[in-house]
Amino acid sequence: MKTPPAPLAQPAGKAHIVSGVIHGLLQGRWRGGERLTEAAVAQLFSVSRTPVREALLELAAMGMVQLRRNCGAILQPFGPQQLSEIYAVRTLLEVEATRLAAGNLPPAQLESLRSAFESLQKGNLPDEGWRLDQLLHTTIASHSGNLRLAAEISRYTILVQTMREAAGRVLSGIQSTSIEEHLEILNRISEGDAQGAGAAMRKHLDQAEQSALLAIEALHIGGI
Amino acid sequence: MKTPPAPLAQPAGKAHIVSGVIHGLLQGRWRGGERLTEAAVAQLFSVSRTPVREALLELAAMGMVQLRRNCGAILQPFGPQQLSEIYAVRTLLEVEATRLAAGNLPPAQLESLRSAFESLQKGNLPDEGWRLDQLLHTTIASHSGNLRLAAEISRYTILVQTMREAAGRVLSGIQSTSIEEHLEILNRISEGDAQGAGAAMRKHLDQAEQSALLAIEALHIGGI
DNA sequence: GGAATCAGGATTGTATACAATTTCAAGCGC
DNA sequence: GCGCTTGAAATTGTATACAATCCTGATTCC
Repeated sequence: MKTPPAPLAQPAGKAHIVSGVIHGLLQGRWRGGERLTEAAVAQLFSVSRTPVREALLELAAMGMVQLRRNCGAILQPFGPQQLSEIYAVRTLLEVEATRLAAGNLPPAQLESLRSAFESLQKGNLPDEGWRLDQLLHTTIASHSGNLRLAAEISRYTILVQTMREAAGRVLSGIQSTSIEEHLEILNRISEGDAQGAGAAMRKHLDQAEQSALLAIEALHIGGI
Repeated sequence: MKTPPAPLAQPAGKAHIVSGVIHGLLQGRWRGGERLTEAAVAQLFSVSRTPVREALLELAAMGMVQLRRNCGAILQPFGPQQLSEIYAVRTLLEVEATRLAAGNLPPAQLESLRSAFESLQKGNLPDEGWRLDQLLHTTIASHSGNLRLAAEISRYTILVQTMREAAGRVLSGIQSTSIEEHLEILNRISEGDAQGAGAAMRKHLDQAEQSALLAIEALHIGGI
């Protein structure tokens, strides 16, 4: 019997819990400082404590909860301040990766990305926006020459992606200005202009932060 | 059928498994690409699979192993290249934190740190070196105004500290030049010279990387 | 002969039971 | 009244059993 690969198919236990807890945090279901007991989370998601423990470890690695020995998980606050901190670190990592990757991307891959974004700009396949955005960031990171830096960036990509999913439709559409920002990054990279590419990436992430800020504020207002 | 390896006599606990695996990696007991089965690690440390799984998750968060669904843990290579990447990311984070913290440290705390390092310089309590080093980095990070940045730096501090413990005495003594580097950082911070403080931190971490590089090379030679 | 198929073993994922530890409030002595 | 002790409830840490999934190697069909 042949089973399909199914790498990112369904939220397999742990991942489902992780995104569920983040969902609750974003919607204001829980507040920072609250203590999550394993049993309560297990009951909430109808699973045993074992996958809950692993999900809490992952959430701790994401910085969403703080784990204390024999005391359980304390939810960290999440609001504009935390979003700002997330983007500050993400920007630090990605700008550096962009500088390192400038002039390092295979021309074919560069051209493929550029034409994809230009196609998006013409209104084709608008739902592909986030996937393309993620592809661009991943491609740049993986050509920085520093695998660990790429891994750290991946952690933040996953974090932002999880927040995006948890926030639902509020963050759904990619902005047209964002497409231009992406093209700007690609152009600077193809020119081998490290500083320019880094600056373009910083500008892009600053814009993304503003969008995310509006989104979580809308969520909080809607949740009350 | 090979005989099972003798259990390592260590107190039970997740942390010991983590440092034990890193120890094995540093000493060349395992090689990158090798697959660690939970059962084997459990037997090696004389514990059940439950704490082993959590240790592997922590090692994955550290970037020392790669976890694949239903496939187990694949050890990542560890050598000069990986050390260089670790220090590149650590430097990126800490230099930024130092810039942000410059002029932000309470004078009392600054003076306390400075006098501690000056005391160290005179030969007092040489064993306190690493603890003081860690304290300086933690203090700077916690005054950067970005708690998430501080948390990321803490992850790297723990990683380096774990490597240090795993490497044993090779890395035991703090260098006298390192004390001067620390004082330089403190001076620039007290002057509120963000760029200078960041540059001093970068210089310090570059030196630390060189020391660590020599240490793991010595370990590998000794292990063969 | 080569590739797809398919058991059987090996390994991870989850559930549950129990041990160790912490928390918290009531009881006690001062 | 205040602080310390203490014991029970609550919670986390660990061990074990079982289910689900994956890997391996021999088999079969073309």
